[in-house]
Amino acid sequence: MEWSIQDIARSAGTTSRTLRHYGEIGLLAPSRVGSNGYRYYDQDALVRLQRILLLRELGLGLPAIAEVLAGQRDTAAALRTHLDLLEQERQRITRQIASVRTTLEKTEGGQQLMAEEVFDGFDHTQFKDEVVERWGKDAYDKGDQWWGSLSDEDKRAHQQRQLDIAADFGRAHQAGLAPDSDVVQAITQRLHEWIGAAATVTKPYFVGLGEMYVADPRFTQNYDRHGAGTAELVRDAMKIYAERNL
Amino acid sequence: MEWSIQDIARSAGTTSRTLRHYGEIGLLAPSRVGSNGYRYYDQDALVRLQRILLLRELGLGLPAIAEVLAGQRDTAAALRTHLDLLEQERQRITRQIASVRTTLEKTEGGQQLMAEEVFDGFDHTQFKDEVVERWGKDAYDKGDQWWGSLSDEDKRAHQQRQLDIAADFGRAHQAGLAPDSDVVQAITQRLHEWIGAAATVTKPYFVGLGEMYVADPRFTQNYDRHGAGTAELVRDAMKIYAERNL
DNA sequence: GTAGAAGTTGACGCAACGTCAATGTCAAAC
DNA sequence: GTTTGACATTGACGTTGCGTCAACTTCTAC
Repeated sequence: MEWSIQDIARSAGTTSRTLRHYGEIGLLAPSRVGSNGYRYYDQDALVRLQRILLLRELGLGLPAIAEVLAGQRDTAAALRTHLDLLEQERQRITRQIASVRTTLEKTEGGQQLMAEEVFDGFDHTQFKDEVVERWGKDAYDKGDQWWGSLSDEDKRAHQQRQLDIAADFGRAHQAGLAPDSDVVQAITQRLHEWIGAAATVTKPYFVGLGEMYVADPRFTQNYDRHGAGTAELVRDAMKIYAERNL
Repeated sequence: MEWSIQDIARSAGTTSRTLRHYGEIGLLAPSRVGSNGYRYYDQDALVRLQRILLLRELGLGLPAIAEVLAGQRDTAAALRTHLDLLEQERQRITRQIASVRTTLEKTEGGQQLMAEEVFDGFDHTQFKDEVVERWGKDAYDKGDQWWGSLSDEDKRAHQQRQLDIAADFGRAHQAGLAPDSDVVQAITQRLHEWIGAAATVTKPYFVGLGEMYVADPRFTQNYDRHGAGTAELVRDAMKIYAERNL
């Protein structure tokens, strides 16, 4: 018993294009090819095709399916691996859904959808979790309120000040200045004032923030774009500043 | 204030390649291009980039983002549409996970992973409960025995007949034929004969089976993969057929 | 002056086919 | 014997969002 390409395509619920594709990639060859170039598939090919489609519906990739069918890989093992992937994927989407919901609430609350930058040139809402965890919800809310109270102009200016400070740290680092040098400590004071606009700065807060500048790449790059190692200079300078002044 | 491509890439947490891509597709043009071909981006471009990346992290496609940023589309509306998509996607993956789990259990139970299809293109042991409940244990045992008595060849042939019948129903539905049309009734007769091979077909049995085709998604999809609404056509056709012939 | 970092423009690759385009075959109808 | 229409073939591009060379030019710092 032998069928034409359309026949098996229809009976297996797929398309002739798909069969040709499987032929091309060596996943399912026709059992016979006529002198006219027509492909014909027999019983065995049909069975194989059905197994392929079954696995594909489970979401396996064609290369993975090929391995399983070639017996190079245990079906159960492949499925378990795949299951992990699927669960990760679901996790990701679940998180995305949560994010979209949050964003929707924001925009519907009349907020402009803009990357609001505070603290260090980033949308501070992005750091909500970290901030709340380290310094409590009050600290976050206070900073958030303060930020919201600024005009767009003020926001921009504030953000620009941070950029300038970062650039100055970069130049100091480039010049090889020490964290306890007067120049660096002067820049650090400006940083202190800048942060003080948004939050009450305590000693552990300031020191912790400095450590975060090094530990969290989102902050690190903010300084290190002015030269690798700048963030570390800033952290050390902040620690010294805190010891001396806070 | 102006930055090079690497500068904004780093500060926004993306790559220069991405920025060039956005330039190519017209999503974000550099604010200035030097005579040497270098791209430079200003404050406004940075803000725009940040909004783009924000939306992208929520999973929106670049064209959708372009519409939103162009003001052609309301952000909230776009997000709501997107939310629906995400939820569908999560549904799909959840179903896939369930399927993979089922398949895993089967293969670990030592069963051969093959599409054993009977009754309606499915592994009939999967429907044991329903069959026993509706038509009694005898009916199930009889069908099961009959099925077991077939050679693999015969099983295949029987299964193939069902697939052909389903495909024909699909084409009839696509053609807009009525359930009481001669063509559809002829297909239904073939279905009757096909079922008759396994079980004694009575009027309520036939009608009930038709209803199950619509009520149980495992059956429904078997027909509806040939076009949404096919299962309903089959049910109606079976009812009419039963009234006239059983 | 020269090295090395950073910039540029192509162009391919990925996953799994969908979708033309241009053309050849086959069975049935005229 | 020919025409027609359905079905077949082999390319080859399009899809999504960049990653990743490759080959070359430009800037920056010593």
